[in-house]
Amino acid sequence: MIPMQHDTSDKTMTIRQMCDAFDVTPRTLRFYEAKELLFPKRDGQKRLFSKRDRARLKLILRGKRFGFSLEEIRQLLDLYHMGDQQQTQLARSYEIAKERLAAMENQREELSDAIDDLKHQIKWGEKMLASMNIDQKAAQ
Amino acid sequence: MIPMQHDTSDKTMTIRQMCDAFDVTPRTLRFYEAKELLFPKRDGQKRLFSKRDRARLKLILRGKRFGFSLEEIRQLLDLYHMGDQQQTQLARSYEIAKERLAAMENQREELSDAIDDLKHQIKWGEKMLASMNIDQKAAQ
DNA sequence: CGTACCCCTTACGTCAACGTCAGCTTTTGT
DNA sequence: ACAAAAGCTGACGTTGACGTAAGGGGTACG
Repeated sequence: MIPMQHDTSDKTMTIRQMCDAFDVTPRTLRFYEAKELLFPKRDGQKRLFSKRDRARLKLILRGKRFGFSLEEIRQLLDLYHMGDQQQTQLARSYEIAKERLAAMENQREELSDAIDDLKHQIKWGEKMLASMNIDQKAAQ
Repeated sequence: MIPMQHDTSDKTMTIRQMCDAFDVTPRTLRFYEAKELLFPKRDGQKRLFSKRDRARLKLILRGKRFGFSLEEIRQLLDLYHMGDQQQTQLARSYEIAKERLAAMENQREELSDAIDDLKHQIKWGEKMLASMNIDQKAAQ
């Protein structure tokens, strides 16, 4: 096992290498650049993704797992970047995160309710099927 | 309290009554009709929603809570409607429901993971904020 | 020299589930 | 009788996150 340090290395990566490394399409990376989430350097026209871009992409994908929209992620990334200057902003992103957490827990709650509900329905369906089988047998 | 039996009564309802009763917009009901989820009768041009339509709408809204798409809901409604004839189909809808349940539980699982992850990040943010406040105080 | 890839930009298409608007008829209220 | 309210039918707009296709340049290989 060669230690994989693709996103630790300082070398830049081509778009294809990025796609392979992070399992995204070129379109996605260009899209993220258009939305100012990534800022790859250029070699002529070709995009070159730096270590920093890889770090940002990691955060983007994590953010998506959190359920943040790309716009929200962009704001959060800006805060990461500013880092030192305005911590007022970081406090705001902290608030955003907490709100998101609350929303997610809420969502999970609703989901759980729906799951219970569906389970109940499934039981009903089972009874239905059972009784229908009985009827069928009786009809034969 | 007068017993509310709006969706038990056999009387037909206008679109507005439906909207008030189920908290949806007229557009939504027309949309559902266009998608063949509802089949209101007509008095001239006006839609008249029967008890059956109300029952279906109830199921539609429930289906949405389950996370079914309208197309999936339409198929399930068809099965409810057939009811007696083909119980093979009901068995299939039963399978669909179980798959959906599995998907939902999966989704909840991911959501839970993301929640834990985010909680972790928030803690990190708290530490960050704390340390930055210290720095700030130290700088003053 | 061809051709096979990889890359680029621009720009239109997709999907779900409606929202919104225009323009018209019907019903209801004063 | 006249105006507001409620309904109707198109038909286009919206949102998010890309997919997809058209058209063109650059390079590496045989």
